[in-house]
Amino acid sequence: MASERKATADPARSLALLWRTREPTSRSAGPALSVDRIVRVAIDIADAEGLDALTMRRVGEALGVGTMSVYTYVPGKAELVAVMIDTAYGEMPRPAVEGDWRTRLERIARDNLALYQRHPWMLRAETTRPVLGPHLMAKYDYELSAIVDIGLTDVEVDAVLTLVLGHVKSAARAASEVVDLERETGMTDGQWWQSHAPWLETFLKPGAYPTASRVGTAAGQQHGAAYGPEYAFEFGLQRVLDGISVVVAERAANR
Amino acid sequence: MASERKATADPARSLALLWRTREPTSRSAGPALSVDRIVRVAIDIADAEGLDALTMRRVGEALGVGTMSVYTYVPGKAELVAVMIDTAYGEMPRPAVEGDWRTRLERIARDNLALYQRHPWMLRAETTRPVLGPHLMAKYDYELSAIVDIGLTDVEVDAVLTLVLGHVKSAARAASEVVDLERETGMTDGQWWQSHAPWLETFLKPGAYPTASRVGTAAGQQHGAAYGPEYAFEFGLQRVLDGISVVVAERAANR
DNA sequence: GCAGGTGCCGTACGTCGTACCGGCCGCCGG
DNA sequence: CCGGCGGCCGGTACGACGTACGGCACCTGC
Repeated sequence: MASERKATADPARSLALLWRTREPTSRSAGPALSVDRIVRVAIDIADAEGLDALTMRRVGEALGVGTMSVYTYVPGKAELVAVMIDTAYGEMPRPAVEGDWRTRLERIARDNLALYQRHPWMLRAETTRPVLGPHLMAKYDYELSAIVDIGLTDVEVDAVLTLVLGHVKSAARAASEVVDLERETGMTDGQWWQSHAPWLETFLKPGAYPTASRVGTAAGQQHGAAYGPEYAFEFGLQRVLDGISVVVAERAANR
Repeated sequence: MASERKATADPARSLALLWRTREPTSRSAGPALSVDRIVRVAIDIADAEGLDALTMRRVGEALGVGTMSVYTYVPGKAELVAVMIDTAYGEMPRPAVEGDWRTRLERIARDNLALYQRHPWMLRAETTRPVLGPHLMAKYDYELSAIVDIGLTDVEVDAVLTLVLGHVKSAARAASEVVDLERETGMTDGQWWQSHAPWLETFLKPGAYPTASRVGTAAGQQHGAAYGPEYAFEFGLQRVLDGISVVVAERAANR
């Protein structure tokens, strides 16, 4: 496989897939498969067992179908993942916006965090170029709408959203790492640390890195391991929102 | 390969590798290989051609050595990448801190951005648990030291650093995507967009997603494609620093 | 001079994505 | 009513990948 991406030759093919341009076959008892069925199954696998468990053979198997049959509907794995991502965006809530901008933006951040918690594989899959599917468009539009009127330029509004979503993704990634480390090693975060700590001390010259040691253990103590990422998310989110407030207030004053 | 990570059984082995616990062989003309030579070559490959091009066969070849010889020094690919990461941290500058905390923190952010620009593969490799090597420790200690005295608790100081580094990584990732999209498709970001845009318009109902369209094109126009990520980095960094200022000022006032 | 160990590596296995091609079956034009 | 055709399905096979295993060559310490 090497990369998740290849020449990807044909934008038309990929986009058509994302936007489901395909007349349903006129066949009486339609085909056994469909892009939607494939995507649904693939998302289930990735949710339950991670991106690494998502192989084309596995998808075929889960559908009770030969591996290669999947390729009738999907040009390749990269494209499948792209559709999975867009589909996941599609299931996000988009309630009518309410409250002040900060409340709205905070809400958006939490919704995105929840998305990543439900579908942790997105954190590993999204490394590549955004997907440009219909649901991403809808999401982007929805989220922008919540903050277009805060008195910043369009470009700044875009940057604000990028900043917040970037923070969410970072925090989600950190949290996700803890989770799948636990799954893969069978140890909790705390146990993992305890098994590594003695070895570390062997190598560390005593008294080296005093600041790191003090702060590190302080951080470790405070939030009992699993709570760490959550704290980082909350703290960071408030800082980011504070920072945005500063510009927003500046602009309001200069008007 | 499936995952970059496996059971990883033995923490001792991995840590010993990171910290280079190994007496140099007494052999007259020392062995042809060494962990350092391997790591250096591997970093060169990853820098030049990306993580996907980094295969064990390729590393052996670049060293003029059989594939399996590499395994004499390194337990597996995951561990090799871990050492590569720690090594990269080791080459970061750590000048004496100067200026106020904001200046120092900004400096740290820019140094980290530069690191990721020099070694974009780190953005894809670091998905996994932090590496706990000596250079990461030194880096963590150095960066913390620059901000321990800003009047926040240890836990908050840690969260501040996490926030800033998280932003840097997000921005670097966005920038890196643009770069390697260009390498892989041979098109600039602008060209790519132009080749996809007409197809997109085919699918989009005219008038749908007005906000997204307006803001999206505004953002696209303003910064000529390649400049987009850079703007996002700068804007976000200032917002983050502003946000941190707010708490710092609060604490200073309450003292 | 010899035994043991260290560094090296050829071969082979299991996994992956997927190209290719051949068989199947329901529909439609004659 | 029937013959062919087009969409669907999937078996086989290829070329990557990481790496387990076992053997070979040479140096070193006795």
